[in-house]
Amino acid sequence: MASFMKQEIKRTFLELLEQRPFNQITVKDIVEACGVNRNSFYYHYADLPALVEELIDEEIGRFVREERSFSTLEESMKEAFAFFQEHRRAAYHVYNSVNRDIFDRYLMKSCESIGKGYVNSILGDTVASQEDRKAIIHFNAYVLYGAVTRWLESGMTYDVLEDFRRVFQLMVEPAMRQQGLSTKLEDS
Amino acid sequence: MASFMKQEIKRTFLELLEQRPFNQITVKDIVEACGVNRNSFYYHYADLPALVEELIDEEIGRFVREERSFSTLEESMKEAFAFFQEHRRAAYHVYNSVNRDIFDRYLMKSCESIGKGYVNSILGDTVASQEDRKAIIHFNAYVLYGAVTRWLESGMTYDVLEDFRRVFQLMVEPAMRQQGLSTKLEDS
DNA sequence: GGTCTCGTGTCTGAATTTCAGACACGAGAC
DNA sequence: GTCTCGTGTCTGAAATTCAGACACGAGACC
Repeated sequence: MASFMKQEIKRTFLELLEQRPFNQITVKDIVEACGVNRNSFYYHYADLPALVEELIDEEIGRFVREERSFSTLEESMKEAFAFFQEHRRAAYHVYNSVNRDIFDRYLMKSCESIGKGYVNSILGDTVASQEDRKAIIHFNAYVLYGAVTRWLESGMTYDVLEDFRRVFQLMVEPAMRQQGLSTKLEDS
Repeated sequence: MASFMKQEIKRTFLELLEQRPFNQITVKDIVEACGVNRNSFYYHYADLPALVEELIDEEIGRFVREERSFSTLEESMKEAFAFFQEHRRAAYHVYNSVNRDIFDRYLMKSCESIGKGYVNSILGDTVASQEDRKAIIHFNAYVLYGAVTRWLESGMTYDVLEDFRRVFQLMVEPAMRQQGLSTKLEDS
């Protein structure tokens, strides 16, 4: 199926999101801009948050589904931020007006997904304990989470990849080395 | 209404047209690339030519509907060729494989539409006879038609506007002056 | 010639989607 | 307080999309 109307509704929503913040966009706005019956919106979505949730899920899903080798963290991050870079202003409006709890949860989920893939690929069989693996994954995820949050709060004014690499080299790499682990960042 | 599926079918068709010539594209190809039931295609279109016809009509319609002053012929032409420029390879494949009769008829229609608007705007009230107006419009339309056809046959390798301007200055302008008419081409 | 494959155009009937129109509810403006 | 406006829900009709089948013609191949 993959209803074309759903596609169009989402596209329209993102378009409106380029123009004004999330909390100034109503379901009515969307369906009118889209030329669609209001009931049709509710046929596909329970409410507006449900639409947002689907959009975020799709982006995360798109990233997670990609069974990459995560050869470099930088590459994965580039991939992960495709959505933000594609919808720069939209992301800004979302971040500054959407329910922060929901957003944070998804951001953290995303960071864990990135961290997990990356860490697993560099750890290989070096660490036996699952607890240690989890700890290292979470450590990486939170560092990433912090970098992204700082970037979003700044209004996405600087190159987040550049910034993250700096943090990584200053903090993460030494910590990993301390554990006898070599990162693959220098490969990139 | 403006069925989103129709939109998607047309988009898919143009996409395929970028890849291979018209006569190598079947209805089956389109619906499969589009992920749509074959019957749904026939619900919207009688057959493949009907889809092409609609596409061409839309482009011409889009141009004709624009109630411009046609201040310069060049500007109108730029507008008129937006479709060709947008779908360069597609246009090439269409021109080189579609039923030439149909294509020519539409091309001529398009040229007349351009010529009519332009000529009317430069003629003003200077020529009383409707016959004369028609003759001048047709003259312009055919010159335009010729230029475009030559351009298409060359594989759209050169700048058609540049070429047309040359023809215009060499042939059309003198002819118009002979009739005591001044063109507005020099304004541009 | 014959047969086989494949895309076409058409049909039927079911399932799904989109629609118009109405309703009660709550929030915010005034 | 009323009034407006968007919401979320419901109903039933209309439109769209679907699966599945059919006969037909063109082209490949033997």
